[in-house]
Amino acid sequence: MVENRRRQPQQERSRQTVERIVTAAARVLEREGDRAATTNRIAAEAGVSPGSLYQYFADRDDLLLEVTRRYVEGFEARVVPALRQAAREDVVTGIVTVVGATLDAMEERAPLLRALMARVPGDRQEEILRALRARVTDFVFASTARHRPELSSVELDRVTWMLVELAQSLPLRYVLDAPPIPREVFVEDTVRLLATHAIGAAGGPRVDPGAG
Amino acid sequence: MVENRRRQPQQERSRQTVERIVTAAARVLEREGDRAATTNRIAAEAGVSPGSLYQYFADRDDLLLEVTRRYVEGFEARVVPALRQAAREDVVTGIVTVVGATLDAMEERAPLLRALMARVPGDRQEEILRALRARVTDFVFASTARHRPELSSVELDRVTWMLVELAQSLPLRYVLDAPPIPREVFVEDTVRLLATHAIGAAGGPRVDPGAG
DNA sequence: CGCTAAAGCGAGCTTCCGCTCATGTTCAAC
DNA sequence: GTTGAACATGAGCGGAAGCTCGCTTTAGCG
Repeated sequence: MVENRRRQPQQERSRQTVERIVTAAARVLEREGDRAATTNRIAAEAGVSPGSLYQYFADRDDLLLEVTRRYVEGFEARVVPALRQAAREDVVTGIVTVVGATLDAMEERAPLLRALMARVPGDRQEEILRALRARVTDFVFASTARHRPELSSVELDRVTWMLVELAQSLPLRYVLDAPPIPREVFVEDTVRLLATHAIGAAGGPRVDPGAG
Repeated sequence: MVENRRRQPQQERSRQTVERIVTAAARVLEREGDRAATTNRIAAEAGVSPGSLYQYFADRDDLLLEVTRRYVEGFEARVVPALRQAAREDVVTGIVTVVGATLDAMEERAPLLRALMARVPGDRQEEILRALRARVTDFVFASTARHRPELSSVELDRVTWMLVELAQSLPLRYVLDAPPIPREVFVEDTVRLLATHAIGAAGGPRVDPGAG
């Protein structure tokens, strides 16, 4: 049981206070970074006293974890529908849908994404991101299994890992590094790479019999 | 003016002290993370007094920057020769060479790599990594230009960015996440993706005339 | 209104970290 | 040996960050 959180807000007033604190934390984090996001600084940004902050969050990490949770929530709200839609489309169109939604989700709150990526990740934070990835992986695995029934489950795992990796890493770096590449061109290239891997450009299984 | 406040070691004894401090910093960093790597902790690990640390490093950040510099140095010592060799090989073989060297370099000191990636990146640290990437990009650009003379310089930039991205991101995630994929299979898949992109699977230029 | 509990406050306590400096020790050159 | 520079020490300073707690204010309710 991890219900470390101090008090559950019961009145409308306190619910708004919690909102103010969480959004202030995100704002300070993305504007000034992890080091500057002290509890006193966040409280001041929220127009609230440090004491109020600790009425609702066990400690600083608990608050920043909540910020992460909300970011992930927003991300999924965009990407999961795209994954569902992609399941009804052909492979390439589906990949276009998912990559587009991923880019949208990342660009929507790029500064916060950057701040969260830069932050020292604790165990709890990594757990949240792993859970997100697991949920996305389930969708991709199911789609891949449908389109490539000839693959064994081990092979499906491998293909899926690479697809998820590509679909997350490339948009992430594109958003964070902002290379001078038009979005459409980037999407096109990314989709081609994903499609190549999804369809299995090299033909059937190509695992060497000799395992070292 | 930010003067180089650190003193240059002149005797053998002090050169060893600097070595002990830098390696101790790396050790503490990879074992216990950024927060735990306090200057006193590092000094203790090095078997040295805090004062000695500040004889040779301006401040904590300066020391951790030196750790980063050395990591990058070791990385380049493996990857740059591979890039040179790749320039003399055909496309696919060259990619195999580079991806293999990159994986070797990352796996060699994976714990330190993880720690450095997790650390809050300051401006100076990002500068070091940008410089590394720029140097790698030069090699890849030259090779790509040779193999695909039909591309304009803008197109070369785009292809090169994606190649460097793939060649860095995928091995990085492979090493850090340690998915249950045999190394050979991962290399094979990664090489195929890179080769596909390098050769230009989709054919000629495909840039829309309308620029938005 | 009067009462209770929730909500809010903020000065300041505790802890710990980066860093210093007065002092002692080793080394190299004479 | 003596001397001065380089090297090393470590107790402790200054300050900041996380967090507390006694107190006040507000909302809900009969």
